[in-house]
Amino acid sequence: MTIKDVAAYCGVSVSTVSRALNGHPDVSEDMRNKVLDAARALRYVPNRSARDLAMNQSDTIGVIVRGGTNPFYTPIEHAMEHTAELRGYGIVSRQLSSAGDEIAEAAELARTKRLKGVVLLGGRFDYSTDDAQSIGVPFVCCSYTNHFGDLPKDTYSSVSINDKAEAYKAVHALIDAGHTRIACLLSATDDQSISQLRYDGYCQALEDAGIPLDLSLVLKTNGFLMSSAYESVKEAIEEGLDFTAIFSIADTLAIAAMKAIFDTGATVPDDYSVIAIDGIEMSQYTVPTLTTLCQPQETMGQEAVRLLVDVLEGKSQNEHVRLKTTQRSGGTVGPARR
Amino acid sequence: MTIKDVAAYCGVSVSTVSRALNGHPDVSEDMRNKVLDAARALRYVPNRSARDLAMNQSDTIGVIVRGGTNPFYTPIEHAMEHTAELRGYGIVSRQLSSAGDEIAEAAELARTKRLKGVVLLGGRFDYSTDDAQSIGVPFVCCSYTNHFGDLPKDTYSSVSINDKAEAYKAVHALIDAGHTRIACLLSATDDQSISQLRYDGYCQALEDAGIPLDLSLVLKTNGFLMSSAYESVKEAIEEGLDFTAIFSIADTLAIAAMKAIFDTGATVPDDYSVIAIDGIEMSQYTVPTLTTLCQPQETMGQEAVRLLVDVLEGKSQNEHVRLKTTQRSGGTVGPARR
DNA sequence: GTGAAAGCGCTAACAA
DNA sequence: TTGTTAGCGCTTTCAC
Repeated sequence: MTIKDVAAYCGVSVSTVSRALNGHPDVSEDMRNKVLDAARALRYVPNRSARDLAMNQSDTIGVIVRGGTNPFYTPIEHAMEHTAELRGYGIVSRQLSSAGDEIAEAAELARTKRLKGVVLLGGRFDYSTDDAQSIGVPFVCCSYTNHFGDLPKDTYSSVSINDKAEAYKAVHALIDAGHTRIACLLSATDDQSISQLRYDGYCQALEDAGIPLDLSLVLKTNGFLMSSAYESVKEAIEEGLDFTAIFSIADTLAIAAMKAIFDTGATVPDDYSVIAIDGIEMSQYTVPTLTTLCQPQETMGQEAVRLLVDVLEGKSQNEHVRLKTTQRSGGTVGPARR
Repeated sequence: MTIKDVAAYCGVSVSTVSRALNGHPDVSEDMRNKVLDAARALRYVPNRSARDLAMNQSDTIGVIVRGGTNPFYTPIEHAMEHTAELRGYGIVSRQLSSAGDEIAEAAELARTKRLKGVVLLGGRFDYSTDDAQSIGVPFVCCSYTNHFGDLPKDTYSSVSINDKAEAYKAVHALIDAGHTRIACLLSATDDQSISQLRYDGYCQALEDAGIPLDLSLVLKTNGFLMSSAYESVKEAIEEGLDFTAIFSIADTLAIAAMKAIFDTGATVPDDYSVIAIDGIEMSQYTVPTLTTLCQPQETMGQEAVRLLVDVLEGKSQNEHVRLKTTQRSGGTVGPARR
């Protein structure tokens, strides 16, 4: 069942069928309907490979997810898939561990699959101009933007929250509740990822409040592993680390932290307050409900592909969209007791 | 940068290059190395579209996920992606709501993307021979198998647990702890999905223990929504429904149920015991840790694509793999107090 | 408004 | 062992 069959069936040439099917203006209405009907009747489905080959393109955009196990990304990915579909694009995604090299992966994928564009989900912040060039197609950074690299703003798009500012807000909520011994749960302070940025916000909030930074309160986890966050927090408590609140850079880590707290016999928020950033569905169901700054996940996914597709279709230039979080008032933040 | 360029660069014909690149035996060692070096030097990347068109295939397998928001599927999808990559196949996935028609979607996807095979993740159980035919390519059912349809066993593969038996086991654990008023939290009792199967196991366990089935204890949720499970359980408790334990057909619903229990002022497991099936990472971090029967998620994903690829490559016939769960002894099951 | 024909990059007979 | 050549199914000039 090829375009030839449809042509033969209608008694016309393949070029006419092609034109009719692709909505070209130079076909008579009669002919167009005839062809459309025939295609439907014959259950004709165009061959993408042939089409792509002839047009030397692919209408496929790639999504590189760094740290793919994080449930935070799932709704974003769904939104991307959906939006791409609406816009007539296909998606091929690739999951990387949080140690992977998303640039290399993107470049490789873009080349082998002849992608028109790429969205990088949850990457680092230190891309160089060379990195951007190596990808070879337009790209958008989703859930982060270039902070430490030398990338000119007009060479890529991005959609993200203001990580540092939001972290600042979260930590400030703790300070407002009277906490001064505030631990920070993160993956690293210098990995050029959101972890570093949110850590910066944490430091800034402390500084502005006149609270000296105590590095012993910076709890590092191995990657973004919940198990590691659990161990880290449990150990801190058992060793008698003096703190009354935790700012976690991610909901997942916060959930693990809460578990660790309860397992040591302490409670939330009486003994320890907890606040985080992300707003995944699961964290609504912790006991008490996690207080967190919710990122608009669906919007993020939608915007990311909208931005990309608009650039691809020449409808607009590269843009940088900053989204706001909304605070979920859970029950994990209470007054400082000690 | 096409195969022609490589050929010209080496001073040979394109067919020689093609053969060398694709590992055909009828090329001299010297020539092969020469071509390989050239390809690397020129950073040549084959054009998939052209290749697929010429070979009339695609080396792509599709994954249709029904109820894609369920975190239970995430590790399975990752495992599939990884295994497919190792075997030299690409993956294109599509998420469906739990109300979607996975057969229609699979058929459509298989045709438009010229897929070699499809894996259906989390579907129904009532496929007819016509359904199977409409997909048009080999397929494997992952996380379920055909129970109610008329599909001959040798027309498809599957990898799943024995849903009814595992549900039986879970409910039995509750009965062993002395519970007789056991609620069942599910999405539907007759939707031809795992929900129905696990419900059957629930009924069987009660029957074998001489406990009469009480339909008021069957708590239905809207789809697989956690919010719905939460409401359902909360309402049940507030209305004074008499039960001491819950068997949930999924971890996600169980987590929501626990939240509902705590929100009414009751506790787990003192007032209500909870047991589920799935074993997602998150349910390790509830307080107390959810007692559940863990499905081997990675293995499931691996096996699903292994089965499919083996069939595609003629290495084996369709197979039906039954996996076992391992019980995670959490802290949500206690003795019946009332 | 429609058709003929070239060609996208690659594979696979068939020759040599 | 290597080269020649004919497509794969589609889009797109260029004539008509």
